[in-house]
Amino acid sequence: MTATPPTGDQLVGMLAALSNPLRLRIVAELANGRDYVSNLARVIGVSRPLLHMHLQRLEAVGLIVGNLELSEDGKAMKYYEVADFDLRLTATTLAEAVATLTLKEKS
Amino acid sequence: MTATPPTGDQLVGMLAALSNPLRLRIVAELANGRDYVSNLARVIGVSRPLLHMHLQRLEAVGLIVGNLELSEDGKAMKYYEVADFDLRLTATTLAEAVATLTLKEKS
DNA sequence: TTCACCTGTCAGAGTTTTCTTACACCTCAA
DNA sequence: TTGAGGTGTAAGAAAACTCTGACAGGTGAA
Repeated sequence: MTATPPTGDQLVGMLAALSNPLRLRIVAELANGRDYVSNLARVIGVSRPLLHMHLQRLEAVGLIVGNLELSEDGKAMKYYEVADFDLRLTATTLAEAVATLTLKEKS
Repeated sequence: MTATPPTGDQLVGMLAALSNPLRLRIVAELANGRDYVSNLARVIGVSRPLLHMHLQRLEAVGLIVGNLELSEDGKAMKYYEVADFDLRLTATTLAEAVATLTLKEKS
């Protein structure tokens, strides 16, 4: 059970963020423990700019959390870790979320 | 708990299918009971071809099930209903799914 | 100074999604 | 025969997403 169920819009965002193999891999990798961008890019085997983009997307919807720290040797390291989320997807669950949907009215 | 947890690929497909406001609305609507395409299009307020595309997408990943029937007055009616799914999304859950990921090796 | 790390961003190409419009087919009833 | 109501599909535009490559800035150590 999610502490506080996400709104329809939030849910759509989270699902969109998770509906990509690479991003799913990122979350899975971070589930083993926090890591910083460059290393994560090496581990997963992706270019750093690409990883950067996906991390932003995941963070934007609150699935992961980033933290810029300074290592002992003075380098800026951005560490990411998974937020603890727990989503339950059921026809009923989704119907409740849809009730709070704002998206889709074309601007 | 999902009866049998979907593979990574299946999960990605389902999440992609659910990460769209309109498709989420379709599932929510079908949660109230089965309905046929043309009527569903009217209820939701979308063109029939568009709805048709989204229904296909949802059915392709097994979230809904379609059934072509003949009404008493001889018309072919395609009824859709929600499949009963129950997905749990957690960092751990996702990590397990990722272990079975096939996608992403570019053809 | 140069090298090896770390961070970030931007421009552009290529692909996929989304949506509209138009078409084709079927049956029954007027 | 025409109209209403059901089915499906194809073509093309518009928008979003994915990814590469190049660039800029920071620190510490050789």
